[in-house]
Amino acid sequence: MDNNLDLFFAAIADPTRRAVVERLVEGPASVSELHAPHQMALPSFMKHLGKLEEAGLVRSVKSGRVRTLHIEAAPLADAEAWLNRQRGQWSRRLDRLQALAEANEEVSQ
Amino acid sequence: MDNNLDLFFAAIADPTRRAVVERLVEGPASVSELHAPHQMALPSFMKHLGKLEEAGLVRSVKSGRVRTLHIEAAPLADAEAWLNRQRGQWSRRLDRLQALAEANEEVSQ
DNA sequence: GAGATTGTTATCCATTTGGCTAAGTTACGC
DNA sequence: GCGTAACTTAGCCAAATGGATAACAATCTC
Repeated sequence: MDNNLDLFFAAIADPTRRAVVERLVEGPASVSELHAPHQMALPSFMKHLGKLEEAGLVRSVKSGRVRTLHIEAAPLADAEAWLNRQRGQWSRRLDRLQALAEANEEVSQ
Repeated sequence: MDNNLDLFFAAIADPTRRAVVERLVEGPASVSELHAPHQMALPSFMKHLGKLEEAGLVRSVKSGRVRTLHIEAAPLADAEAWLNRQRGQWSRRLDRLQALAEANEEVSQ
């Protein structure tokens, strides 16, 4: 029911950020670990991390000079729920249509 | 496995466009029907419809002067699958951690 | 066939996004 | 305490986004 789906979906619309998520579901990681596989300059990359955190998809704590990020499962579930609701609605509609079609067949027999 | 998740997630990151999707899962509708509940000017609104179609979430056919849009279920399912994979991975990790913790308890008893 | 409906095309504009470099700051490690 | 590692801040830039208006095109309806 809560609505930061805007930020969430915007966050995972970017391939770099989806890659970060795919890494983080394996477990927490530091900024440089996350950055390593990506070409771009660190400050650019940090902006992506910022978006993820802003969307509530990721949390982070800094200890000493290293910041460790971990994923937050709840928003993933919320977004999945929204998608699932839409698909559910759509398929309920298909069912109704099919029922209607069958009823019509009976009549015309 | 196909990867237009970029466009798909970007498409549903916007509240106007999510509202359109929520309407379209109830059944097809014309441009003006879809536009009616929204404040914005029609050309602005049409850009949103364009994004949805570009993302493959929506198809449309024009007959006479009215264009009718309907939703395409497959991309919804693909996106849901991606989210579900991430959550799955994350919870598998939690399970491993818990197993580890329990193993440790046994040792220390 | 005149007028209203329903889209469409063409511009314009401010803001956001996603990249960069350069120059800090903070904490280890020797 | 010096140097390096690990971010962080500031500022620049081009392109994309999300809105607007104005004018056009096509098709119903009377």
